[in-house]
Amino acid sequence: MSGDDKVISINKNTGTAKRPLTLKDVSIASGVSEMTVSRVLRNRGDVSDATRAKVLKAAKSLGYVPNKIAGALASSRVNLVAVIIPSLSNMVFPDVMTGISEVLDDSPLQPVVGVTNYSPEREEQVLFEMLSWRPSGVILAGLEHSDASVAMLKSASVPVVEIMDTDGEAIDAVVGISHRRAGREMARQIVKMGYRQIGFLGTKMSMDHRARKRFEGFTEALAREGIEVVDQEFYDGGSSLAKGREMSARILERSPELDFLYYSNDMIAAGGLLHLQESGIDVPGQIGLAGFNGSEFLEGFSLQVATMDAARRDIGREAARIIAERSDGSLQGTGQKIELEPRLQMGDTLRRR
Amino acid sequence: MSGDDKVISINKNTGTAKRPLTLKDVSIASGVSEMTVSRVLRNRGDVSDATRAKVLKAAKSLGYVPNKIAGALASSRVNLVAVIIPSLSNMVFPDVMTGISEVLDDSPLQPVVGVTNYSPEREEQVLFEMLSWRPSGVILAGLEHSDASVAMLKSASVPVVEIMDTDGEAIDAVVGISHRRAGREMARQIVKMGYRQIGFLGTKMSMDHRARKRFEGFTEALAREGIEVVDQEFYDGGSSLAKGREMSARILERSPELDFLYYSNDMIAAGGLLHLQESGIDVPGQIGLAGFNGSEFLEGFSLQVATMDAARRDIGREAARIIAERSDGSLQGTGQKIELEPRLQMGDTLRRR
DNA sequence: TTGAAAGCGCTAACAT
DNA sequence: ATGTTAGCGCTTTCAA
Repeated sequence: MSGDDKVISINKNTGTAKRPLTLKDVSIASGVSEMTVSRVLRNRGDVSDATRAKVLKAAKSLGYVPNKIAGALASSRVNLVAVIIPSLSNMVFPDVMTGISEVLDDSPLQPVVGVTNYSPEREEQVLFEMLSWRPSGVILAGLEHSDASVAMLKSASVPVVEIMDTDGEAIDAVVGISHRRAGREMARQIVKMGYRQIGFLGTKMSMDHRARKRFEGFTEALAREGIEVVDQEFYDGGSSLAKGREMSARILERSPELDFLYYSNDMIAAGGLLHLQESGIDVPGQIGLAGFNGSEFLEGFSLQVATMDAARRDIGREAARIIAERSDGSLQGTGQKIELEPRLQMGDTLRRR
Repeated sequence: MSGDDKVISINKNTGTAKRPLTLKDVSIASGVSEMTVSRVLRNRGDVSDATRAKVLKAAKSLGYVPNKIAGALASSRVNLVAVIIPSLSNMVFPDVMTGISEVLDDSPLQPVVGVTNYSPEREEQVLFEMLSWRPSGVILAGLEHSDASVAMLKSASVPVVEIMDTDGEAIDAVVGISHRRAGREMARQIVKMGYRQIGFLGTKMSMDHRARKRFEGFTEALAREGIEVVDQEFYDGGSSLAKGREMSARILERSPELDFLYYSNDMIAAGGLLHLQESGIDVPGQIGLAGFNGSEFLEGFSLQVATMDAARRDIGREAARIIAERSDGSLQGTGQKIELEPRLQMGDTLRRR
């Protein structure tokens, strides 16, 4: 930010800086013991209605906010669920978060979000930081973690749910889809519809394990039909329509024989669609398209791009459900594996006319 | 989720459920006092290299994870910053979060996100919950809060930064843009480019104060030119391209004389663009368009939709900077008001050819 | 139904 | 450079 585009001014300070209130303050104000105040505020044990009313009134009028830090230390109960995801700008993860919130809102648990930017080192740091708050559970994306992360999770003795991906070995519970299978199914459908000259466009996959697995499943299924991917195009950084356009232009210039483009996500697929349409290419007659994620925004384009729904909300919901059910400390359901069905959406771009 | 699309199976339980380790365990394992272990782990005070090495080795080999709850209680220092936003699916807030993270990553502070779903009651709950963890600061969206929320914030004696919006009275610090001004400037530009029959498309604004303020500024500036908004179209729920299309179709059917459509965000504006283009309408000759937010994805369309950049990342950065600077407990900078400049991006849809 | 005492795991403050 | 002591503000446990 340059200095010339902001205006700074000063308000009067309306805050009153005093010592935070404690149970004791409420105790004195209401003329009841701290213990009874504590009981009222947590709805625990037997308290007479009269006392309860007195205490609540005092607490409210003072503006008392309980100190969860002290409470958590004393009770060794923390109503926090650590949620560790690679990114917030990916559209995918906000959807997962929505599913998680839907379920946790009906429980005393609260999600706390940590973002790793797809870096295993950062994941390790974030995890360490979150575990040091002794959460009631951990939900984290993916099955690939550093050895240290795995060690921390195993010895934390809290429920751990790895989400998004089921292709691999889990630490405890897993909820996700098989990305290999998603890739395979898409490949089969593409071949079935008669496309043969297939190009792939996606992220550089060294870090993106799920994209890699989809690609592996994809090529594997093609290989079984005796087909190979003709050309590939990779990109760095975030997805955007603009990148989808550029990549599509480049790959088609290099390999004009292509009759199908498989994109590793819907955003770049939509960009590809726009490029093809403006280039006067017949979609899906001349060239077919497919993306991945089942993103809602695909509905707005003139053609509905084929995609595969990654069941993001459901993944969030199931993961949260597992944590909520186990937050009583029971070991019931330990090591559950929930594999959801990736749903193919044919749309308009995967049917030869 | 229906039962038939998931597969459940059970892993072996690899976790070992034992008592969490304490400082004392590390103290015993390394043969140093708890206090010295604590110093090593926090890089505080003078510790000999030999001792430091011993302690670190013991801590690492045991897999010790410090208990921040106890630490926070003892030191009354909590390295958490409460960030309270209306939604994660809005695209706007992930950008703000990115700005916040950029700054906090260089500090000991960590953001904790709470989501209100645009509900003041929910905001109150989330705020209460977060304040009960005694965070080092609070960043929250908007200037409109319930009386109880305001009271809590005022008596919390932590830095509070209200973000996004500067049109109103702040509790402590503010970082944002003037949405009234953003609306005014857009109106002036539209008139300047010769458009006269102007329609507005946006959310039902009872809850969305910022959209409302933009609209107020917009109509006010138009009124000064003797112009009134010809027609309006509102929608509920999340934004989408599809909604932008539908709304545009409806408003144009009702008011075919319109020559400009002002949308309350870029997503529905882009949907509008797609609709107009497919209807064979000349944009921006016959009808001009503008959105709001300066969203990146606008770059992918065949015409760049006019918009106004809401400086989302900068807002996040500045807010985090204020908290970070004040987290030493000083009152320096109390009540700062930072008004950023909304930047008009003319694009292609706000120029008569 | 209410209260008193002990202590959760750490760190501040003060020794040594 | 290292150790000792006394809490932080609650909840657990036990007593009344």
